[in-house]
Amino acid sequence: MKYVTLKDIARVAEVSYATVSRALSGSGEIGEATRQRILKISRDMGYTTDYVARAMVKRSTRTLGLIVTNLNNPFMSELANFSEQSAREEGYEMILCNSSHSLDQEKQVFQLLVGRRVDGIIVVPAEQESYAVLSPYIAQVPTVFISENIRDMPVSFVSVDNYAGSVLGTEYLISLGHRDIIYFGRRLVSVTHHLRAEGYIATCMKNSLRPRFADNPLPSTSIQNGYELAVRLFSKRPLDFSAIFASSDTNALGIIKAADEAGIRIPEDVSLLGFDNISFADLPKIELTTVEQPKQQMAARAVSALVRRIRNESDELIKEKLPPRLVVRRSCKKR
Amino acid sequence: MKYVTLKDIARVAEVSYATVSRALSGSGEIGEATRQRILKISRDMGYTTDYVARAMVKRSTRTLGLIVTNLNNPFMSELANFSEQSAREEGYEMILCNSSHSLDQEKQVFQLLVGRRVDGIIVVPAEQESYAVLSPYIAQVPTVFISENIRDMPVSFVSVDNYAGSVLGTEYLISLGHRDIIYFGRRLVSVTHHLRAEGYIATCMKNSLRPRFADNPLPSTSIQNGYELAVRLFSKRPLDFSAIFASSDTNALGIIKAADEAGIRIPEDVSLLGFDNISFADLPKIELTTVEQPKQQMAARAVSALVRRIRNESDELIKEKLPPRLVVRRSCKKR
DNA sequence: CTGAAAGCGCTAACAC
DNA sequence: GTGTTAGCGCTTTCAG
Repeated sequence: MKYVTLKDIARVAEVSYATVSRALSGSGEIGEATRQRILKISRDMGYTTDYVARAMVKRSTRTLGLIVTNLNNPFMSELANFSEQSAREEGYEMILCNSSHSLDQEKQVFQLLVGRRVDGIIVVPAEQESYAVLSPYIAQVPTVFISENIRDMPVSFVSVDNYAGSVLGTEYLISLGHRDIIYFGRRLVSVTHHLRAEGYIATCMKNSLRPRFADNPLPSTSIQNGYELAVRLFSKRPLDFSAIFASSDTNALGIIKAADEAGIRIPEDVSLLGFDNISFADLPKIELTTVEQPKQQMAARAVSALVRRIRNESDELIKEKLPPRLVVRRSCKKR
Repeated sequence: MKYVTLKDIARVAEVSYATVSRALSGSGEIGEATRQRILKISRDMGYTTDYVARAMVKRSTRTLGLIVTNLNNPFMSELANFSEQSAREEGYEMILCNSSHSLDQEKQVFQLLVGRRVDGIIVVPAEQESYAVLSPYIAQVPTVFISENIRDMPVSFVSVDNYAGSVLGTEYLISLGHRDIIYFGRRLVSVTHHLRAEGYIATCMKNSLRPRFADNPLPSTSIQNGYELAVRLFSKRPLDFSAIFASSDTNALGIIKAADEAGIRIPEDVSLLGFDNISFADLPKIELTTVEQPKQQMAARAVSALVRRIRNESDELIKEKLPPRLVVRRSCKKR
């Protein structure tokens, strides 16, 4: 299979191929008459611009890379969709990659993306160490992190304000009259989770409540591990808490399942609050009250920050913490 | 920002840059000693292969394109994830595009993909007319359709056997003792939906049941339109049917919501059967019985069919209809 | 306004 | 084994 090239058109139009290039790319001066003629011919011949060749001389692929930790996680796939959309609006394609929560794989796909000469990269860091692993490459290509999963590192990031989010959630639960609240599913390896936990702890302190945890020993979050953790939690009766603040909606779903099996009603017996506001949360019968991460906004900001850096060569770091929002549905009730 | 190139390495290593190319690409003969020396130098200098340049001479980008109709639809995003994964396993990247159910946009993104010189394209056709619109391009790049949403066209496709799927579903409902079954949410513009409806009708006929429909006038499927359609359906009491066969899980979710509001219990008052087996279906409280489309298998087959065509230049068309499977959960019960 | 030609970074024939 | 060189298809000076 052979594509039609500028030269082919030039031959037919009986002009130099530089002229054809000018006619098609719109840049450079060219007579309107020849321009129209060439345009018509190229259309007739089924010409398509070869962006690979163009990228080579322009030294820009108009492509961005996105690395997420796990595409099966609905939060990630929603974020990916929004990013893809924002990128397209800014005139960029997007290549999507998966680090599978592994530093090794993260490094590998990062290299792949720079090999493909993407103009910029957005990454949801796999771990706190991501910065160290990636920094030699970050020097070579504009990069922004999504998530503040990194404390005090010299990288651009945009994320929700996790601390504020859990303050918001905890205060809501307290305002409903709850005094025994369990913070559920904190992942010890995750800075994000620590940040959230800190907001919870601070709010408990302020209200003279004792912070309590049911931690998640695993590196990632799923319905299944939420379920398993909850089964254990529900096994000691009577329940000595009236509300659960789940560190992710995915985990909350696992809690719902375990509660169902244990005959515990939500919200009648225990209130349940999530974090993320993934699309599942809005489903009938689920209707989870949750702290929203503004995914669409996060994606848009990350893309536009990246594009700005690509264009301006401005080296200043961007640090944006977006405000969380409480989405009240039906999984919490007054005590 | 400037990347390290073969020439830079050649200068340092004091060899020709062809030698460097040989050392790095592994092809061609080269002395083991120089090879190791060059490898080390290139590592030290932070070299990354420029795949853009390589693509140009190799005339292959090792990239596939995937066009889906709507990424917010969970079925599509699951399919996209699986495809992406299969592609990577075969050594290809994937660029993901969205046609938004529009023929115009479908054509546009298709052009974009050929402009990017992807080695092959997988597309979930937006409509029956997709083939006509795309055919001039399909001639230029290996393409396979996912979905048999095209009747008797000379294109490769892989899809679930939709007809068999609705036969399977309908027979299941009948085996449970249901005689008044409504086929819900058929989209008149969709060949896939027609195929499914035909299986339903044939099975009804065979069992001397009267086929009944609640059609969806919209071009796409969502929880919301399932909900609206169901509200109307539930407004006439008493209900003159005992089971609903929803043409998609997404629609089924809308039905669940409407049923909840109308005080209709599933499965006690009416049985509900879905189609697709999206991940939502397995959620606690939802537990939808449904006819599964083997998404992972579909993705894998489509990718491998495509890769085979890319490699062999074999022009023969592939037509694969994968068997559906009934996934029994808790939304259907004996009458 | 248009043509000629260099060159982007790489691979692959062809020499030696 | 290693070097030389001709492109891949395009954009972009530089001439005219």
